[in-house]
Amino acid sequence: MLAQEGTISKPGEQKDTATCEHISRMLSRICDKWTVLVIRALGRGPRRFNALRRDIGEISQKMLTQTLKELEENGLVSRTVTPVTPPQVEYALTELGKDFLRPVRALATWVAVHSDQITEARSVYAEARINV
Amino acid sequence: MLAQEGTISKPGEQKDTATCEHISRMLSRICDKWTVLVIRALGRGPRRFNALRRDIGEISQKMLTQTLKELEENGLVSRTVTPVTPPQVEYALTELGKDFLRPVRALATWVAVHSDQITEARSVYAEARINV
DNA sequence: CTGGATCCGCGCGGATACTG
DNA sequence: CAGTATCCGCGCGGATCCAG
Repeated sequence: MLAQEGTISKPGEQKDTATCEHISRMLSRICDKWTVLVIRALGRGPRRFNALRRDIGEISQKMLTQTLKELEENGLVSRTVTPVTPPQVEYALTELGKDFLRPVRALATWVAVHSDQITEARSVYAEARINV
Repeated sequence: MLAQEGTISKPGEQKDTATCEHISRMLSRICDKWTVLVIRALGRGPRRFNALRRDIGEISQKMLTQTLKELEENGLVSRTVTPVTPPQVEYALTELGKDFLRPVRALATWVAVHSDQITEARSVYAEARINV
């Protein structure tokens, strides 16, 4: 897929294109709504399943399970099971996950800082649509 | 929605919860696959529609149109129409968009740097699943 | 060239019920 | 408590056709 056999001008650029596609795939794998929210929630410390569920609030049990499994698969989250009754499962960020927390937080804080500008832009856009 | 009327312990925390939800909504609005890819593509300079389409490569016309419209609505992208035949429409990052480029790039570069670790974690995870 | 409109399949994501 | 399994609606997203 994504042949794009043309435009092989320089080896440097060609490599860039390849890595670009790789990055794109990784980005689309990681950058979805739930992933970011879960990473952020786990950034405040290790949590058990339902505690995590409450922290995020709007997430369903299914999506949380699924997202956690993906994150564990990608090596960003560790899953520790304590075999007692009732069973305890604690999720925590791995070293890789903690490292990933930085760009995620950067994104979150950016949104926090500029949310007003965005909402204003939205109202401006909505108002402009009337004058058409 | 998202009532959650309990747990109003301290006004500070209560405000944090409110802003947290606000941020979450913003994040889920901005952080999807296409948005990030388009922002990144526009980060390399203003582009016209099909040029942008080629740059991203894997995006369909529908999704590009849709994503661009959302980004314009959020004030991150400007749309300049030059009324000629054939019509030219140039998309560019606004100042807000350029600013947003920073955390997005941070995310992208992080993925680029750690993609190997992620792929390795995936293979480790896959291998561990066999030993069950 | 820059889209809008439409059809449609598939997967996201919620709800519910059940297991250990 | 921590999930798995199932059903199901709705929206994402591709494909195609058409307009300005």
